Amino acid sequence: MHKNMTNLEIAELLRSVAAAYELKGKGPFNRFKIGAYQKAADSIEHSTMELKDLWEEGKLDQVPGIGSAIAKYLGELFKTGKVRHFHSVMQDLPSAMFTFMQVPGIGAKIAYKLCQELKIHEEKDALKRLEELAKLGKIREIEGLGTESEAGILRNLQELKERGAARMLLPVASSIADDILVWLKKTPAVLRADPLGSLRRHVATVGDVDISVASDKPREVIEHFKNYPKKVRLIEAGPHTSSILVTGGAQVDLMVQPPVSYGALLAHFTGSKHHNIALREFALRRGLSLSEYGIKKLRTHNPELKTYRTEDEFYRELGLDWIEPELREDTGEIEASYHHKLPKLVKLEDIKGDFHLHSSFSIHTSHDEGLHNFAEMVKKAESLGYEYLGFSEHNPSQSGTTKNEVLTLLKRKKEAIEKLKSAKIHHIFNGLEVDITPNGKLALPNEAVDLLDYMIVSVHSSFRLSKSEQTKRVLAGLSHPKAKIFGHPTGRRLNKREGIELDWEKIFAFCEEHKKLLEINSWYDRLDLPDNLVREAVKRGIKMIINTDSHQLDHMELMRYGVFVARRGWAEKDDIVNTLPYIEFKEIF
DNA sequence: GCCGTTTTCGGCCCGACTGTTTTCAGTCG
Repeated sequence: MHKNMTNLEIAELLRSVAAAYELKGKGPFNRFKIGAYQKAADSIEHSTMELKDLWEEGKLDQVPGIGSAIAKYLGELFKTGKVRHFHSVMQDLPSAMFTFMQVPGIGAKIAYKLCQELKIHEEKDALKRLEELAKLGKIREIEGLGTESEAGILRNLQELKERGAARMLLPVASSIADDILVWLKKTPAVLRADPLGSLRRHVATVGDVDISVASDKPREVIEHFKNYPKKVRLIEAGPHTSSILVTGGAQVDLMVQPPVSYGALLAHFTGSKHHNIALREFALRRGLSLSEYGIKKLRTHNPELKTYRTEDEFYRELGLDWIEPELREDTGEIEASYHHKLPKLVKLEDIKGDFHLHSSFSIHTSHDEGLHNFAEMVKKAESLGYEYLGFSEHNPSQSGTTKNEVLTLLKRKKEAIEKLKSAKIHHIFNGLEVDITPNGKLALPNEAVDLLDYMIVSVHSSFRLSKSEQTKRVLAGLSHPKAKIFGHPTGRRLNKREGIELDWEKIFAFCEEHKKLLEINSWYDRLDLPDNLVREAVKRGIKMIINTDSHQLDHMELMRYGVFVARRGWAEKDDIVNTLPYIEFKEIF
C-alpha cells in the first residue's frame, strides 16, 4: 500500500522530470517537452479535483496539459506508486538538486553543477551544506560562477530561511502596494501607477507585489523607486523594470512604459502568465505578436509596432471583448470573450445584506462571541446600504449548558431581535451558526431550532476525517430543513491549515437537489468556498451567499473580499442570493 | 509532450536582467 499523492506532490514530481530533461537534452530539441511537463505541473496544481479521483473516473485527459503520455505515466503512478520512465530519466541525478531549485536564481543547470562540484547528493541537510560551502568560498571556484553568484546564493538562502515559501494574504499585499503607490506619486515623472499581477486579479494569496507606472521618463521613475524608504535590498534594475525587497520580506516588481503603450503594459503585467501565453498563441494564429510594448503584425515586410493607451483598445485589436482581471487565468475566458459570452460578474454594489454576523449577545457559545451588540451592527449594516441582515452567533456550548438553558437563551435572543424589528430599521433574521459534530448531528436541540429563522451549519472540529466520513457528516448536518447554508465549506485557513476533504460531486448534487446555499466566507484567511469550487457551483446553477462572518463592526467591510472570490469563480448577480431584494430573498428562508 | 476556427503534423509567447563566457547562458515572470 503506497501513500496517496496530492496534486501538489504530483506537480512537484513533474517539475523534477522537466528539470531532468533540461539537463539531459543537449540542444533546443526537447525545449517543448520540458515546457509540456511544466505546463502539466502548473495545471495539476490549479486543478479543482484531486487527480487520483479523476484517474479513477477515467477523466485524466480532461485536465488541460495532460495528454496520452503523461496520463499513462500518472496511471502507473496511482497503480504502483512510482513511474519507471520518470525513474530512469532522473536516476543519475542527485536528489539534492531539486532541493537547490527552491532557491531563487538557482535553476536546473546551476543546481546540477552545484551538486557535482560540491559533491552534495542527498536531499538531507543539502541547503545547510550548501550554505557552509558558500561561506567557505567554494562556489566562486566553480567554472561559470563567481563571487557575485556566491554572495547571491548565500543571500537568497538566508532570505528563504527567514521568509519561507508562504504567500501573502490579499490585504497585506494591498497595503504594501498602497504604500508604494503613495511613494511613487511623489515624483511628477509618474503620471499613473497601478497595482497589477495577482493583486489586481484578486487571487486569495499574492506572491510578489507588481506595480506598473505610466511615464515618459522611465529612468527617473526607476531611480525614485530604488529610493523607496522601506527598501531593504535592490534585486535588479534595468531601463524599464526593477525589483526590490521591502521590509517584511515582500518582493516588489516595477514596470514602466510611456502612456501611449500603457494599455499593453496593463495587459502584460496583470497576467496571469497562462492567460498571457494563451492570448499570445491566440494572436499568433491571427498573425499578430503581443508584448508589453504593443502588437506587431507578422509576415509583413516591415513589422511595425502598434501601441495602445488602454487595455480595452489592446483587447479590441485582437477582436476580443475586454476581460475582467479576475477571469484572466486561461480557463476559457479568451474563447468566451471572442464569442462575446463573458459573464457579467457580480459587484460589491449588488450585495444587499450580510447573513453571517456574530453579535455580543451572549448565549454561552462554545466558540468566540462578537464584540458589538445588535443595534450597533444594524446601524453599520444601514451605513453599508443593506436591506436585510442575519445574526448567526455560534450555538451554545453543548457541554456547558443544559437543554432548558439553551431554550431560555434562544428565546431571549428571539425576543431581542423581535424588538429590533419593531423599530423597523431593517429586515432582520434570527439565525445561528451551528456546529456539525463529527457524527453528523447538529450541536443544537431540535426545540431550539424551532426558535430560529435559519441555520448556517459549519465544521469546526475533526478536520481530518476521511473523505467519505467527512462527506457523510456534512450531508447529515445539511439535511435539516432549517440548515440552509453550509458555512465556510472547506474550513481552510490560508497559510495555516488545509481544508477538509469532501466528495464535491456529492455535496454539489445534494445542494442542487435540496436547494442548499454554499457560503462564500469573506474573511481573508478563509475565502471559502474557494474560487475554483465557486466556478463548479456556478456551472451547476447552485446558489451561493457571500457573508463576512463578522465578529465586530469593521469586519463588516470585508464583504468585498468575498465578492472577489465570487468574481474569480465567474459568478454573476443571479448566482448570489444576497443580491436579491428583500421580497425575493425572504422566500428562500 | 501537447494540441487543432487553415493542421492528427508541425508548430509551440515574449521579453526582462544578471553575471561572466568577450558574445551569451541561465533564470524569471
